[in-house]
Amino acid sequence: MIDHESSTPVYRQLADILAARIKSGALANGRPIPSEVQLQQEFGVARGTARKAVAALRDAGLVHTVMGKGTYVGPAPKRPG
Amino acid sequence: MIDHESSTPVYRQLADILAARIKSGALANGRPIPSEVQLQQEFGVARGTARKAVAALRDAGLVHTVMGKGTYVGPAPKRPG
DNA sequence: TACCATTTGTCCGTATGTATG
DNA sequence: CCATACATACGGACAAATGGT
Repeated sequence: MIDHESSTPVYRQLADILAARIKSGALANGRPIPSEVQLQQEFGVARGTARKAVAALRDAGLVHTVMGKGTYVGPAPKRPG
Repeated sequence: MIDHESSTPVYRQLADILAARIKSGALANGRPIPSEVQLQQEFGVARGTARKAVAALRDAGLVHTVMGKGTYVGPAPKRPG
């Protein structure tokens, strides 16, 4: 899980965990990843840290975010389908 | 259209679009503007967002609303008839 | 009278975006 | 990095008002 004593930032640890779940297929393409609130509960981090982890995944092109709905595995589709 | 990536809120973008249509005369005085359902279909926003845009126009004095009927360009007449 | 479709009004829950300390 | 607060947005459900059948 998360090691708060590690020199690796917590948000980076969480981003790596989620990236691994995506690569393994545990989080399938097109499916939503856990919400920020769920992440903060599951991993015991603040919401701001969960957001930063998700932002890292987004910058890496692994997920896309829709405000008011959630964050989904894969790139954003042009057509809402 | 609506830019969900913009820093300007969606409801504000929609309000500006409708205000421009009013100023240009595309939506003439006394005529109804599109219903909330039509707005959410045409612009791909939630009804709550469409409502907030219309409320902004109402606060600006550009339109007036009649429950059960619709929202019309211009101020509310004191006595309809 | 009773429906029925349309439209606005309200409330709820959930999720992301931003800002401050 | 945590905690809090508020803004913005989506989605659903139901109530109230209007006008027509």
